[in-house]
Amino acid sequence: MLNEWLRGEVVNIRCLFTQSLILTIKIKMSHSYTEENYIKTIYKLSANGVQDVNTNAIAEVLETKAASVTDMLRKLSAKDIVNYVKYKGVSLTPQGERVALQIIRRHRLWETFLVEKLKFNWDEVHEVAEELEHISSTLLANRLDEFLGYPKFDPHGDPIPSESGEMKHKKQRLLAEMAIDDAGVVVGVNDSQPLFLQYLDKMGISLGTSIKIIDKIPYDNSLEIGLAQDRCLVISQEVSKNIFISA
Amino acid sequence: MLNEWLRGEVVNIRCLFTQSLILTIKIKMSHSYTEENYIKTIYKLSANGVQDVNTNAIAEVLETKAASVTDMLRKLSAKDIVNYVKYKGVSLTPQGERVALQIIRRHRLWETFLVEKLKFNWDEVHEVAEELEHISSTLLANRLDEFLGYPKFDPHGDPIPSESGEMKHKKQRLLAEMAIDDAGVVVGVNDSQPLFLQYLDKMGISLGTSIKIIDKIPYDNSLEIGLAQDRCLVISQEVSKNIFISA
DNA sequence: TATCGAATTTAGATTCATCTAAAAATAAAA
DNA sequence: TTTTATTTTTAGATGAATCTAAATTCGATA
Repeated sequence: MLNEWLRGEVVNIRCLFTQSLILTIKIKMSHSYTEENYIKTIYKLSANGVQDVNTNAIAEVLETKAASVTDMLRKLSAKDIVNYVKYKGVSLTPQGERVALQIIRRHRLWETFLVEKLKFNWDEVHEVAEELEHISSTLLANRLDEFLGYPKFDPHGDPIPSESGEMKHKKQRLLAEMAIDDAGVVVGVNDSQPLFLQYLDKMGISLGTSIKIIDKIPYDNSLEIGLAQDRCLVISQEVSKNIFISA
Repeated sequence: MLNEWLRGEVVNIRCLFTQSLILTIKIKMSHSYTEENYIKTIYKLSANGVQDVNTNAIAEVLETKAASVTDMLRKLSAKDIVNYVKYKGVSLTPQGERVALQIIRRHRLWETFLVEKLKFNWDEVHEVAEELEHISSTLLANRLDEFLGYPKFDPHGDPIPSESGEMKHKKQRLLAEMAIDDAGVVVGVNDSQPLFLQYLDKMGISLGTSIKIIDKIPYDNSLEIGLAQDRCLVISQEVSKNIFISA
């Protein structure tokens, strides 16, 4: 009920008689587990330069039906979390973006915790972090951040937003876009699926690994790369498109 | 759907033709956030020697209505989590008890983590742990347990069940039941409400504090107790009934 | 510009957890 | 033992999030 009336984050209530007593309440809007997943998905889909995210894309990511997405978009629109125009697409409002960044912050802090402190492998953390990210206590997130030593990047190389939503931009390029004899260090991955990360582990590639392009095979765009100790291997374009190297 | 058919935890599927191939599947039943809260509540209400927990008691703890409780009891009964007889009351099945102990395990491990690692006060942890306890990953609970050094008791002195559901029984008595000149050490509290714990903090009482009964005031059953360095104070019976002392 | 096909939205139904109000069962008191 | 009070359950409704199937809109092509 209150949620319906008070959509902003800060509300001023002025005394009717004196006009001098102003009560400023900061309202912490909370969103359901489901709403948070939609917000996060819209954020991620608009991150790649996309302006208006379309319904089907959201449905695919969330493994749900387009009709369900439409319903939720109307709801989030009423809450001023998204700009939604029927048939046109959806984008986050500044408010929605703030919410998204907080969710992402919590997700990445938990992933860091799981890997650094609980010795999870980097391919095991996503699923659990998907649950942990919804615990909304700000104190918890901030204390965790402090406990971890204010990390700037998570185990996959993704930047961790600060409490106010800022994040470090890492200068990086895709391994697939480098030229022969270029070299650099792995600073992130573009895909965090367990199968991909397990493959990298097997190949001895992780954050911080030095890589040099030895050759490009034009036939299928696969790459011959050099690692430490003259170790050489060939990786497919599929793989090279999902590894970020320091610029 | 699968949930409806397969209620146990282990299922054997025998090949129809050869009869020799037996597929044993261990099914991890999962319960909704809401179901888990009911299970936990029933466990806690039956812990105090009560055999059959009644509907109203559950409704009161969960701040819901008796009618809602009845609905959920029928549901949990169908899942073999509780023994439920209309109008008579409810108790956990062995299966339900296992589930309850896992939830309590996770709750207490998280409380320990919050206090020991994230520097929460013991009155701040309950609410957050109520959310964290529902994250069901067994790997997470076990790694957390390991990370904390396999603690046997949480910050309120309550025992932490092991993965198999066993817990240390602490020999203890209520401060209210001790005689004049008896002495001992605080090993737990019977009430974890923030207001109570903040009061104890203020009085300088925490786990491990040595207490000696100096006098009992018969008028209102309040106690005069002695702490370290000849510090003396008077506490009400209400308070003394909520502090456990080593036996 | 008329039409086709894909994307999107509406309409109506379902499931879960909840509620209120009324009925039924149990327990306590007269 | 009857009556009364309390507890518990049923019946019917609601809101959130979802679904299917049908209708609508958009954009691209002929």
